[in-house]
Amino acid sequence: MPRPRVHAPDAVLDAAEELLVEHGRAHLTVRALAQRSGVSNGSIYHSFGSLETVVAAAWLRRAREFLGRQRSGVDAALAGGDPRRAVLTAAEAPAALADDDLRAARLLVSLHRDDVLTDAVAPDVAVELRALDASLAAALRDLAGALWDRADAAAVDAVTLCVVRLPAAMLFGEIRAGIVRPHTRAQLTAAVEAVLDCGPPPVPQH
Amino acid sequence: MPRPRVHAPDAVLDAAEELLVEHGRAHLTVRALAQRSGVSNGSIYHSFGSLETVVAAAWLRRAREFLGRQRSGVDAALAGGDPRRAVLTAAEAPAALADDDLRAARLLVSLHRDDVLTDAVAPDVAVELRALDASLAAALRDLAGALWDRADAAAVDAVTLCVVRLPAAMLFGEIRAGIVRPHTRAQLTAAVEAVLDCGPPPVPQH
DNA sequence: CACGTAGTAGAGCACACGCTCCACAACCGG
DNA sequence: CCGGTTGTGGAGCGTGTGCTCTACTACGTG
Repeated sequence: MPRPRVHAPDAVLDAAEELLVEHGRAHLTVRALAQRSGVSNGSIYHSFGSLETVVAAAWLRRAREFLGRQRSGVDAALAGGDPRRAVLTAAEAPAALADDDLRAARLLVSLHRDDVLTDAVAPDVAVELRALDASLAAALRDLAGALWDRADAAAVDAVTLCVVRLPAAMLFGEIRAGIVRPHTRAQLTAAVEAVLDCGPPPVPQH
Repeated sequence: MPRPRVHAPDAVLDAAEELLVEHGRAHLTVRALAQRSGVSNGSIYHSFGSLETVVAAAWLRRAREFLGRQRSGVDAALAGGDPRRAVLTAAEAPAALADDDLRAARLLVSLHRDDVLTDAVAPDVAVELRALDASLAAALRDLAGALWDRADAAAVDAVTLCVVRLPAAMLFGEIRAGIVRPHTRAQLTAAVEAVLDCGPPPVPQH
């Protein structure tokens, strides 16, 4: 009945990804996106509704891929009864992703989660973003529980440090540059182990 | 001879600082700056020449303060012949700054160095920024030399990790929130020690 | 009391942006 | 072959931006 699509929506996401990696979110404009993707302004808005939604969808596509991989490695280690190994696996996941799919890793490195979910993203994409948030939060709670039998905010924060903030600090620059040195992975492992050896933060008073 | 200033340039920098901390660089506009500082658009441009210059000058003011403090602590430790202590001191410097001058710490946390030196900053401020860069680079080389008798790029990078990237990952969020927990400092110390224990990266082939 | 100098004020220019709007194209059931 | 539905294209609107421009003000000097 209707006119068939002549552009795949993924073409827009691919172009957005390239522009984000090359020039950053601040320089991603509708006009640049239309030119790079070959899809007209009108079509972009017809299928996405706003530029923020394009960005969110591009990020979501890669973040899902990443969290899926990470989760499977973590679950395997947890099933093996080795929570420390699970944390180390999770921490190295960005480097593993960079080995297998550098484009995906580059995108995730060039865009922070907090800049993605704005008021202008379409409701359906926003819902999926929040679902991904929740799934990550659950994974972090699982790790904290397995390590220390605690899942309070402070314990989850310590796990987040190991699994999110330390890898970001140590790997993101090299992923951006396109190569992760083995020595950097060793440093990351050492740092994560050291933080785990510190133990969880003191239990908040109650 | 001329008309005397009725506004101190520092008033503009103060207002810029507040707006940067509260809303981030993306929301700092000339109009908001004029309103908050009470200085007119024309006067701002008369004394700074561009908005980027205001941002750069505000950042420079605080960065100098920070690097001065950091440097003195590091030099003391180096003079005492304890390079590891020097690195730990440098790594904890942002936390120390937050204790003494939370405003300064907040500004440095809200603005990355790489976003500061753009084409639009006035030449004199740009020169001072580059001088600060050079002084930081020299300090990092000194630390690498004292630790490992090496100052090649890879060794300097390892020191940078300890002194810049790890503290950023671990402290910046809490500085933004206004309080650095003791446990976080302990985690930072442990992580830095672990990275130092990894030793320098293998010498690049030559 | 002019005059030169340097600071102040704010109206408004030029531009880039996200987004809207609408004429049109491609398809299918009748 | 028509009408309904959905996708496409791009001109252009409204807005917010950094910055310019110019009239004006306050001072020291001759």
